[in-house]
Amino acid sequence: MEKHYDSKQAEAKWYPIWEKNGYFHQEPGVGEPYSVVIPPPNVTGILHMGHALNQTIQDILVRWRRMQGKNTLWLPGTDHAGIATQNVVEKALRKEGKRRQDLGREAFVDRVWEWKKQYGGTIVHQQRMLGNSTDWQRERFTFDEGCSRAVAKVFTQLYDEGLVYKGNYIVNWCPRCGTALANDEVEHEASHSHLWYVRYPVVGSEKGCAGEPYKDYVMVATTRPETLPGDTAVAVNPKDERYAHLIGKTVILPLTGREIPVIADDYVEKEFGTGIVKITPAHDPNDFLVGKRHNLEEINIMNDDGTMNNLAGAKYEGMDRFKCREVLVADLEEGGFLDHIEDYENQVGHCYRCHETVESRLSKQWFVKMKPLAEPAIEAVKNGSVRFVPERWSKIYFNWMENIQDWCISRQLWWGHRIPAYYFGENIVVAETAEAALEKAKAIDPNITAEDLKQDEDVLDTWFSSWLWPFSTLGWPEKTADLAYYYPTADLVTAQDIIFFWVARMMMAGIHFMGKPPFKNIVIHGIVRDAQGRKMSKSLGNSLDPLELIEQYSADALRFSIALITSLDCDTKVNKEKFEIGRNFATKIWNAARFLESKIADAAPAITGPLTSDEKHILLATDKACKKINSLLEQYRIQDSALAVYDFFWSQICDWYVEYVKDAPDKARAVAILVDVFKKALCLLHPYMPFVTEEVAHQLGFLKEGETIMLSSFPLGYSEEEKAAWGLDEATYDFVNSKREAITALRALRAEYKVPPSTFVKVTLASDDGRIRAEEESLKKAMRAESIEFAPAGQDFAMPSKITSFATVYLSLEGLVDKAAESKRIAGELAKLAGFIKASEAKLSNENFVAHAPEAIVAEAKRKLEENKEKVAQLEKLAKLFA
RNA sequence: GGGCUAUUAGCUCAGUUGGUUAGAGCGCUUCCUUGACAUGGAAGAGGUCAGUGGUUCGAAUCCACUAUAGCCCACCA
Repeated sequence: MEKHYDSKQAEAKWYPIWEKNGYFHQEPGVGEPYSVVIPPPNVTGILHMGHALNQTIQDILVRWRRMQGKNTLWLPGTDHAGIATQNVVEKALRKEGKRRQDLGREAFVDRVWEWKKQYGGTIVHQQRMLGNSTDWQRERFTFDEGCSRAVAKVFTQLYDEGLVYKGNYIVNWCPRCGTALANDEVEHEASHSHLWYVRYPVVGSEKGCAGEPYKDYVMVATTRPETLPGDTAVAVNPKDERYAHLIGKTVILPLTGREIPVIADDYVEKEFGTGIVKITPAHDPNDFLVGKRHNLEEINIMNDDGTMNNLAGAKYEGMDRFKCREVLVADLEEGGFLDHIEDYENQVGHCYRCHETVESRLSKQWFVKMKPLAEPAIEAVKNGSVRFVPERWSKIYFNWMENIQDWCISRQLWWGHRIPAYYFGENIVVAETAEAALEKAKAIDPNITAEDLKQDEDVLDTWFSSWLWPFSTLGWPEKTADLAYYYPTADLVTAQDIIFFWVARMMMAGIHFMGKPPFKNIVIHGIVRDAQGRKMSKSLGNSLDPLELIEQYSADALRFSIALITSLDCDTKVNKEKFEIGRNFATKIWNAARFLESKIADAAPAITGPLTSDEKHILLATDKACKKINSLLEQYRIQDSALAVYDFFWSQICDWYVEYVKDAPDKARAVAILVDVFKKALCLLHPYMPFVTEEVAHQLGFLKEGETIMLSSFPLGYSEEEKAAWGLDEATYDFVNSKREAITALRALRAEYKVPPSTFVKVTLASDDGRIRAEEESLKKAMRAESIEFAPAGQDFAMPSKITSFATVYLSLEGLVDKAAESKRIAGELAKLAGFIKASEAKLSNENFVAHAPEAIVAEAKRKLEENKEKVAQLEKLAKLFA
């Protein structure tokens, strides 16, 4: 093996082999299925730390399950991401000086497809760099033919069931671009504005004197006086005692003379303005909702280009909205309705493209009725057939599902699944295909031809295809073998921020269309943040680029570090240094393998004969590690499992057993054991660090060409027969741990008394455990002892000592020691011990403690107390020596 | 405003149903390079577990309040 591990070479070599040999692919049918669908990244996306985290967790689970022998499918794919993708292509067009309208719909959509062919593979390529074991033969796209068929079928079915309907909705509208904007396309900016205080006379009130023309009025504060002609109510808070008497009364809308009601709604803030709000349902999203609740008329007073229409009143018709504001305010003042004006700073939405002030506009949109879909989805989590991990996320899920609103699914875009609704005259037909629509239309009017049918111009929300992902990707609506075998999927791994958008909706779609929830476990992990705790984002420039990290530290390093620092319970702060852990670990594995390589020729063909305690210990430690790691992964405790495998490899194998092998009494057997343990360790490590484990397994000759560690079985530990044959038992395991304590104690003594490791020392061990004498040779080596004296426990020697749970270790000092410094140190130790002793004596004299605490706890406390007392005795003796 | 969460060593975080003298990694201090590995080894310093009160024989752990921070949703006419 080379002295240095070349991660790049290994990664470049193994991934294509895995993919080409079809190790990521399995056919449905045989064995127990384990399937996962990837949260599809946007096709426009590039790999960021969030993906790296999300996909590392999935790949660990998937590789582990595959090694367990499950029939495993991890299905990859991308999302067509309506707005994002359309924007990217429009931006490119703008560089050519064109708008999408110049191309026309069909040509534009062709152009986007072209873009997708050329650039859409970026993230898919980058995912391979991570080592994802996704089945690329089954890669899908939310806008491919099959997924599109599923979308059309779902829309049609929901329409037929009465769960899809068309209704009014407020959208963000850019009057200059003439298009609707999604919420994230609206940029909010603070702007200097005013609050206009306007008097709305109560019906029946009389004219007063000058300056206060009506005696009885309500005062309304508004930032949008020009929308006044569209008001259909005035609202107060139901708990607002000041205005309780007004509720149910009628007021006169200034300038129009129209009478509108005073209503009560929680939406109104008592403290803001006057506590009275004008309600303009057609021109404000909140007012729209209030209007829905109170059945108010929606009066649209504006044209699409931002000018006023005839409903605004003859005088204002045709006027630009801002011009209208000036004129209308002047008219209010003239009519005595304007009380006063205050300066006010508010957030105003602007079009992200042309920076025009965005208008809220009433429009017809398609909706899905969510309540009937939500109920069974709530039930599925309540009754435990679907489980959130960690469990607390179910609270958030319930909170949203129980207050669910209808879902507006139409979008005024060109890139996306066009709504399969067709219009002719006053009629609407909804069908999966244009042909089917024509059939349905002919049933209504036999003379209808294809040309008479006009398809809806809008497309569906991107999530309308994503919510079908777990079954549309498996072939639905066809009855495929994949669908029958791999649905429902096992685990869904995703971040908390799309529980509503995606997870909840998949639950509803899966139950509604497949009759079963789409997955059994929903694993929610945190979000990756930077060192300051900020969300990583392009605009902040604080993102770590996973590809750069792979370049610098290797994919294995990235994966392992992510696994180690990832907590399912909270967000993860990362900085570059964290990835050194993974890099160093890969190096450690490589170097340990090199050591083994140099000894492997000495290995005995089998592990036979009476094993030493150290050999028994490593075999049992391996057994324990296998069981622990399996169990932790079963519980989705990725971080703990990574720590366990790290600790097992580094502390158990490298720090202790490899050192033991160097001086083992029966080298052939010791190496044979190391080989066996190493094989298991590589398998345990493989889900976390696929490349280095594959490379090492081949370098060491554990696998032949054409074989892969990917398909080795994940170790479960040793069988009872093996354990019996080797004489593995807990007592020996504990004994070796105790022995190590003694070795550590001796090292500490050396450090304290500044005895260099190269110096051979005289050691005395006081213990009543007979097994210790049998270990003399190995102890001498481990302690670098010139000689070891054995003495019964409790015997005192005037030498520096450390007490362990198993023996008292004495170090004979032949050199000189700084007596004053030692006296001081001992005094410090004694003070500390006195505190412990006092505390534990108090505890043990407490009858309640002795009565209630478990026996083992009490016994341990007693033992500890005795030990501390003994330590004090030793130290006092030593203090005299140094006095 | 509604919902949720966090606060433990200088830093990032563990701490599984309440129970030994609260742990890990990084960083820091001291020592150690003739071969598996200095991307290493050995030893060590460092915490009144945010605060206050309560439940309990016993609280980092359970409850209440306070302070601070963060997330999601809704956002002020």
